[in-house]
Amino acid sequence: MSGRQRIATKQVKIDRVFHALGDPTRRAMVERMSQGPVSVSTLAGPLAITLAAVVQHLKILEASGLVRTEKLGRVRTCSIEAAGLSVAEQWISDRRASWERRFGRLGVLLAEEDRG
Amino acid sequence: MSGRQRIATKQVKIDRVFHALGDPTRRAMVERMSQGPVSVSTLAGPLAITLAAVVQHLKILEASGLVRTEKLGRVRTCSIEAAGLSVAEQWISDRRASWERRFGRLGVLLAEEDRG
DNA sequence: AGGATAGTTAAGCGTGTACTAAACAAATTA
DNA sequence: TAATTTGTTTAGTACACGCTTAACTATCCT
Repeated sequence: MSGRQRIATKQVKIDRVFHALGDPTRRAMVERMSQGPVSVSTLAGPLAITLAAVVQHLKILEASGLVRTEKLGRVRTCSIEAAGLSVAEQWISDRRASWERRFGRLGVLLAEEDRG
Repeated sequence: MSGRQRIATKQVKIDRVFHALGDPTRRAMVERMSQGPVSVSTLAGPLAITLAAVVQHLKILEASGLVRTEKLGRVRTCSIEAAGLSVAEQWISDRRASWERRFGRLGVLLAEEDRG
């Protein structure tokens, strides 16, 4: 017995999103795309890996919902899907909220002390 | 020849942060911790994996800077390091800013059209 | 002291991941 | 039509990852 664990099985998407962002090459691709739509080979340009590898990363990014692509003629244009980043951003900000709510109560106590 | 690729080699931390958050078990641990400090075994409680596995995840979370731990007597207490989440949050919001700056220009044009 | 509790470390196992090379398909250009 | 450009698919490889078991250490309790 071995392999990945499943946990709750509700949020399939958030799992893919964070996993996709966990790779430096994919983050570099997202960074490039956030400056505007690009073709696959333009994306591959600075990346020091084969086009095939880029295409594979692209599939993962698309499956996660972080990226949208469209093919016209022989060139595929890749762009950011804003909603994808939001999923990750939301998760983080939820944790922070939860954290700060607790910390906030302590903060009040410290402030009281401060004022004497 | 194979294996991971290195890219820019500046941001060592952000790589660890996103990688750490890419695992559902580790996110579950972070969620638990964001509600307050916990011991290792409390953390392990609902997780359906061995304590040993939890300790391994914990090391990754600590190395990423997302989590801080302290041992007192025989119990190790684990809590969130707010700055860790900020690193991820910042990266995302930077991408979004870059994205929205572009999209904003288009947005203006659309708004103009809208007003006739 | 003896036993229980809390955590740690190391070795090993199966799967997933990131990559490559190579062969392919389909538009575009000469 | 032939060559080029742009992308896609498949098979294979090496290493990373998540997990377990087992043996161990250290603290706390009786």
